[in-house]
Amino acid sequence: MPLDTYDKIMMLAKRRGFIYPSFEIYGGVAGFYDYGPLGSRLKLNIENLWRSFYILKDNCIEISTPTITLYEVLNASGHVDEFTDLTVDCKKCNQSYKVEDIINNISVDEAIKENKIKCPNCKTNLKDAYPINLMFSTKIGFGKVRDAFLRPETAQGIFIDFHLLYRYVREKLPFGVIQVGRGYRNEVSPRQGIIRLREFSMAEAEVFIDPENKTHPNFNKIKNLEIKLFDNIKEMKISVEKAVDKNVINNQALAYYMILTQEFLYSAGVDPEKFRFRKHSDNELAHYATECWDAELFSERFGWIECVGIADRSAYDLQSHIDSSGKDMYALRKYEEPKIVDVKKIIPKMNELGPLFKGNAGKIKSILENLEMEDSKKITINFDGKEVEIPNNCYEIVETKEKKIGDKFVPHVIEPSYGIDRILYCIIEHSFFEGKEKDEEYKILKLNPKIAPIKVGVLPLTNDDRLVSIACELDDNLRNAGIETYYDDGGSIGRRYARMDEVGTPFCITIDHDSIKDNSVTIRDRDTTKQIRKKIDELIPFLKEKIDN
RNA sequence: GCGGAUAUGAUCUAGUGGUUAUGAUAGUGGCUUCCCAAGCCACUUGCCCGGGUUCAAAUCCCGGUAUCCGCACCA
Repeated sequence: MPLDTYDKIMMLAKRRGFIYPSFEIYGGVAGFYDYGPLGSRLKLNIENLWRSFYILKDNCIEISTPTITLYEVLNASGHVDEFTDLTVDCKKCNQSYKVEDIINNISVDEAIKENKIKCPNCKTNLKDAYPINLMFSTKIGFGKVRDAFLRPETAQGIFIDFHLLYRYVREKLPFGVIQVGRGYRNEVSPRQGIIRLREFSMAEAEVFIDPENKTHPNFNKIKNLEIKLFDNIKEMKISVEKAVDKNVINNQALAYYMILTQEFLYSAGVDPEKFRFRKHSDNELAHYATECWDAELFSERFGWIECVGIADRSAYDLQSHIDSSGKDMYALRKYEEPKIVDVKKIIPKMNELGPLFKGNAGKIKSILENLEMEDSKKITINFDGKEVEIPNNCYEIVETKEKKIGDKFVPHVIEPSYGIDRILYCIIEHSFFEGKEKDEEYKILKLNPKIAPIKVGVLPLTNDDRLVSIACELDDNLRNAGIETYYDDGGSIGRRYARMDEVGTPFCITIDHDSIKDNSVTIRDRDTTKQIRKKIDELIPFLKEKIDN
């Protein structure tokens, strides 16, 4: 079978130090890959380019939170329940099954209870189904431990710091918070190499906005840019403004981050012909999302791959953490003028509550105080999973006037979430070109200079000591100026160019015999192989400009 | 997770129940003094793991692991 693009890229990636299978000497484990010297550099450059879009262009703030995440956080977010598959073990032959795999269309509870399910292997009745979670679990501490997971997304770390961050930005919406880091999912069946990993890198932004004002301050700057949309039938290119006006995209904020994503991906070297946004249909929306667009990149082997998800998560996450932690995570929409409003308040009488509820009286007091006053005369609260009626001698209802300066509300969240590994793979694939040069297969990685791991190859034409010493000094100077170089004096000049082309180095500087006389060198452009001559003194500003373009 | 295929240096690959396991590419050192994978010399790295059959297994059988394809699941 002939090698396809994926095979060729993974071979090149391994040979040249981009990507290696992890733990290979012990047989390897599916879903884990190492980034080699060039791969980690490339990844870092992509992440930093991403940061420049979010921190510089969009004024987001960045935080960094633990990858080990407390059980309570992921329970509140729904991951403990959502990331679960029901499993059952055969008591006789010890085989484990995912329940979904062995029953069809009957209720799980019923089927298990009624002993309807037999082990496909040894035909014993199966019972006691239990859920297994797709998160990696761990424990914190020894002895008295707390349950935890490796985080399946970086987002929760941002949500649970909301109140602090809201204060940091001096209580103004909208604001965006980013986090770049690793996430972990114990995939059932990871394949597709680096496209589906069990430990992967993501870059996420959580942008908090007022649900009654889903605009974006920079929208005017980008409204005329054209965005590439796919509605599951055909592709279209329309201006961002039109997309929002026609309600193809629900709101400005969502549209703004979509175009920011498009610009980032183009800037990182994605082929515009192999890029589109696809809208999630209603039945594939996550339970918390009201609208979601995936940026998809095309890959020869895998087809369209979801590399970025941009979701309107509404108030789901913050509300969940408010409910479950009790922390105040509201934002305030201030009135022009403070208002005086009538409020009804419940004042608990502790001298009655105390004797009646003993140790629980304190908790009941705070529940009562936070209760929304209704008109009904009976007050029942939900305490410890039970409905508890509070006798009316235990509290007093007072009507007072209060000054209100605004409305409290739970901000909505627009979440652009980027799979860095997937993007990295697609960029390599989109940059990969090959041809034949005198019967020799020739491979070029046309990486954008901004993200190329090595910017400049420094090559003395011959091993003449005079050329070598000029080259070494130049190499040193370029590095001190912050330009990553690769010095190479081995083999023929053609071979050295080829080596640099294969790892995506955009420029090669050759020091030849004329350099000794007039301090000039040639700069070869990777994509055209054209050479120009420059004085060594002019080199650094010239290259810097080319690299930053 | 189910079914099928595959597994030989860093990469690709030949090979057979029986000496020291091919060849190429890449890499390293040297010669060559050279502008697009030139040549010459020398050198480095390998039969996925475990068990079985056998006098003898990289080769045959079983199990595991990984990779690829299909199904299922998922982002």
